[in-house]
Amino acid sequence: MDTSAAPGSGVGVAVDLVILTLHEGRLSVALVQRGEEPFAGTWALPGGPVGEHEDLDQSAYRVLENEAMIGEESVHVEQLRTFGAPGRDPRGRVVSVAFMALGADLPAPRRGADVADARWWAVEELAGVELGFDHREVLDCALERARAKLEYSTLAVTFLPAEFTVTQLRGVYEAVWGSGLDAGNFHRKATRTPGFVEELDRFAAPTGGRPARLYRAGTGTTLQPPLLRSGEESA
Amino acid sequence: MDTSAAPGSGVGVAVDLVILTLHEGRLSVALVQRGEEPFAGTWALPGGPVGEHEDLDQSAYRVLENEAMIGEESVHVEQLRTFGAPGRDPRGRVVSVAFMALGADLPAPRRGADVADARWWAVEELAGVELGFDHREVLDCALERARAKLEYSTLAVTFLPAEFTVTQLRGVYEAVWGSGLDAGNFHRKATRTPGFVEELDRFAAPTGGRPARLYRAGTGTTLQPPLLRSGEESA
DNA sequence: GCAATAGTGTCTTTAAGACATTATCTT
DNA sequence: AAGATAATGTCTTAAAGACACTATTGC
Repeated sequence: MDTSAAPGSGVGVAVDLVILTLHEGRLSVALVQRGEEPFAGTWALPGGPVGEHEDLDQSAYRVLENEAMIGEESVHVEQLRTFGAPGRDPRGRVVSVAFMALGADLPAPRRGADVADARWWAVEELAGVELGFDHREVLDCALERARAKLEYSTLAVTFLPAEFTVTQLRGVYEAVWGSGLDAGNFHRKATRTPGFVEELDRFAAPTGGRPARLYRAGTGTTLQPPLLRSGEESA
Repeated sequence: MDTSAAPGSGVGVAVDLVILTLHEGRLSVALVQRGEEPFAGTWALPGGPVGEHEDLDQSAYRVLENEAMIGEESVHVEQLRTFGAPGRDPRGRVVSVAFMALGADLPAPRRGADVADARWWAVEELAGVELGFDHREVLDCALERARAKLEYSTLAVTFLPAEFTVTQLRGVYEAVWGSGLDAGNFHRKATRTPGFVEELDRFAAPTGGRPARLYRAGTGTTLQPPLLRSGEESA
């Protein structure tokens, strides 16, 4: 019922962003190295407090621009989940709304205030690394969401520039899922699913083989039927 | 990065619950009629502030027990999304974490403090009704989630008692989706999808026809391949 | 020519949708 | 027997997976 939610109870509200892109062909996440306690020296997700008169989405976009880098361009932003375990921030009670942002080969994250470093981490090489706060869980939540959404949505195109080839699109799936897909079957699925991609009359510069036709994102948002992951092993 | 999230900024954190059940065969949501301003007299979702030392899930379960009714029994609770538009609560800044709860024919919601009334509303008959706060949007979000999840998960069984018939299970789908499904094809799908239901050796009391075999929930959580909604019109 | 990459075609298998049919109960 | 409800079977069609094949480039 939303009854007077304990105003002044000292609960802080923040956003944390899992910014994913394809960097050098690999699924990568933007992390910042903390310059101050707690977790000084460890890597964590970019984030920050929600402003007094900001909606949550606005906070996410602001962090995306300031704390990290980019304008809204063609970045897809969606809310993931909210994390609020009492002990998740040693400084006090902070409830954090996690967002996922997907974009085509984004610029390198920049170092903001009280940040020692900031860079792309390939998700693979992050396997053993410990992250600050509960950000490992947040990251896993985002990866699961992204992997699932590629199945039934056209979201993969947000990882690519405005014009792309089918092979590039397949590369997105392979990078995010970490598995190989049959080139022929994928081509059929991508080009024959209404609303997924739109054929252009131009071709990419050939790279030692037959030049690939260029496509742009279609108007559809869902893949019906979905494109299921069950392919072969990673090449 | 979760930097000191403006402590003492006066942001309140609350939970709101969309509690769904099958009541008299119809998909229904528990609403409370507000007894005080703002929105006195209008219907809204049950909810309340997050306690100082509570995790968000705990708050949701507490509201489920106190403000509404039930023990945890076999209720499925999952986080939906967080709503934090600056003006959503006229009393001040309140960020609300919305949850969805699904359960088998739950008891009637009880009236808590500062609540004029509390009861089940069939989702259908709620079409024109205005709800308090942004709870219409929250409800729609939950319905969309529930409808989508029935496609690819075994969640439908949480609307049923421990033992049920295939016809009852089909009834869940028809009530949630608002459309009719072919009885024969549904039976095949339900019984032949591994992990969905487990056959028992007992039968339901016949109701003027061949007695229906009883099943219980299987151990699986996902339906592979999914059960897509595209059936006929509502009977 | 050969290697490399892009794209198409074919065959098999899985599973959905549209039914018809059989089974088992109540009255 | 008639009617009701449950369950199975059959046929057609859609679409995935495996993989062979053709097309178009650079060298």
